[in-house]
Amino acid sequence: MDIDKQKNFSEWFNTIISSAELADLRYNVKGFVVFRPWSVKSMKLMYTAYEAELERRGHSPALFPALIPESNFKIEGEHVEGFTPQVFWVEMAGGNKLEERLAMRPTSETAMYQMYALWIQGTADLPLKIYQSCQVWRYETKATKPFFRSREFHWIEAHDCFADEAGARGQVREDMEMTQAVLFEQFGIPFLFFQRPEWDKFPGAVHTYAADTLMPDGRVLQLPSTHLLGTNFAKAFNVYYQNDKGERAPVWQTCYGPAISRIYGAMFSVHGDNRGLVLPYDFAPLQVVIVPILGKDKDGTAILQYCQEVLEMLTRAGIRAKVDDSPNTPGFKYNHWELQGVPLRVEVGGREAEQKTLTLVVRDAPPKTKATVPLASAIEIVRKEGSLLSARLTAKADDYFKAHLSHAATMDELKAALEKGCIVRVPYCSMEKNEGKACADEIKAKFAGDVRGIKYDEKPPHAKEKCVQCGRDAKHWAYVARQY
RNA sequence: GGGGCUAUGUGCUAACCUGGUAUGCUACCGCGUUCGGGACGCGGUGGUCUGGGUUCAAAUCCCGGUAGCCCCA
Repeated sequence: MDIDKQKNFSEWFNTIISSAELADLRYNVKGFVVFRPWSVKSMKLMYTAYEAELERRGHSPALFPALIPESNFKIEGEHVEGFTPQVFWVEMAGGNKLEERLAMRPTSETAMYQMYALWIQGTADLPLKIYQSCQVWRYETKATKPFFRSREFHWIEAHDCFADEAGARGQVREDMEMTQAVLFEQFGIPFLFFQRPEWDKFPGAVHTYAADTLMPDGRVLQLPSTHLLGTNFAKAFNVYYQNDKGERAPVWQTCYGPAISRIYGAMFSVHGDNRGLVLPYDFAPLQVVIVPILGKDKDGTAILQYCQEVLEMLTRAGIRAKVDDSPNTPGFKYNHWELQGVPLRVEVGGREAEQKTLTLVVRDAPPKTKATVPLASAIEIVRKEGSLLSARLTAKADDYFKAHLSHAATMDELKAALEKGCIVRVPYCSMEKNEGKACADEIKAKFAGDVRGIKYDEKPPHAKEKCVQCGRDAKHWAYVARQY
């Protein structure tokens, strides 16, 4: 495709979505997109990886209804206020107006917690750790963007209950660990977790911790967030248990929401290059494509037979492979499968068929870098090259991310760093709404920068540091970036 | 939240200003030749986003709707 991802990310992004057939944007409801097979295959693999990690850590799957009665939805005050502007409502069924309208879930707290109240009686029922993989709907008023911000998106939401605060805080840490284990170690997406400012929390939460990654245009994108809900929802939804002293106590809750469709968008944006997609080996719909090269003077049948032999060998080993025996020329196929981000290509012509070898090309190698490998060790080499490719992608993404972390002590420095597309650490007055929000508004108005919060585990600055904006004593190191 | 731009076959596009048979490439279908980095010849299918208005006549002019993109906050 040959568009410079760094210089013109928006054009790159739109072009790759249509030319690699990731989504079709022509569906005629604003903010709703059709996800096409190539993206869905990867997203299913990503779901499976995430679900496995959740289950390893004690979560069980469930499926709750998509519709929530308005009366349920309105039980927790802050939550209602935060989400109501974003709700799609069902008001009719058939020709009848419903007595009570139904919210299409923007998130499932208010669907799940009334059931939790019935399920939880005592300490024996805790902790309760449940997730569901589903889609949710939010009437976004900001500009929508496929994968990054749609009005319908696909996610996992985990909703956990504990006997006490320590249990809930432990879960928040575990959610961060899971994010590291899946998002970074498997998908190769670097991020930082920030505790969001008080004015930017999940509606109804005590604290919100969210992972921000960085896109090639220098804007951050929020990936999974985990919320310490405290006992706010438990009290509202009557989720109480009898503790070991015989008292009736509200449970402590957390929720965690990795949006797979958005994470997929981040994954291909981080790893892609000017020729197209570059996918980590484990999440590529197709891991190896075999391209037969049928020369005029060669025996085409023998070459195709050899291709089938290679295919069966790889498939039996559990490798996702296919032979591209379409009538296109080899050069066309190379370009096509590079655009699609297939990690490894095997070229098979007369030479390979005779000598029982394969010509192997790795997606992220410089163009025309090819290696000859013996058929006998094909499986071993494919697996090794696949995992090396994924490791290189992760390392490269991590280097890029770290190179775009910056520090500023003055507003001028902050401006310069934001213009370079950095996430910028600054001394900052306060994360409380009535003390610190005015500075955030000022930074937003001046440089379009957003105060993302404080790093979860970072020590606060020395007393002599002054807020970058107002000059009062700085209580925090805050991180500022332009956001999606 | 504010502003701008756009909509013609699968995609890209010409015709729009100055109303009159809708252009080319690509893709797709058929036949043949090709195949070690985006092949070629011949034939073929298929189109003016949507609703109204003006007009003898609308892709073209006017008004509304829908959808997409970009910029600013």
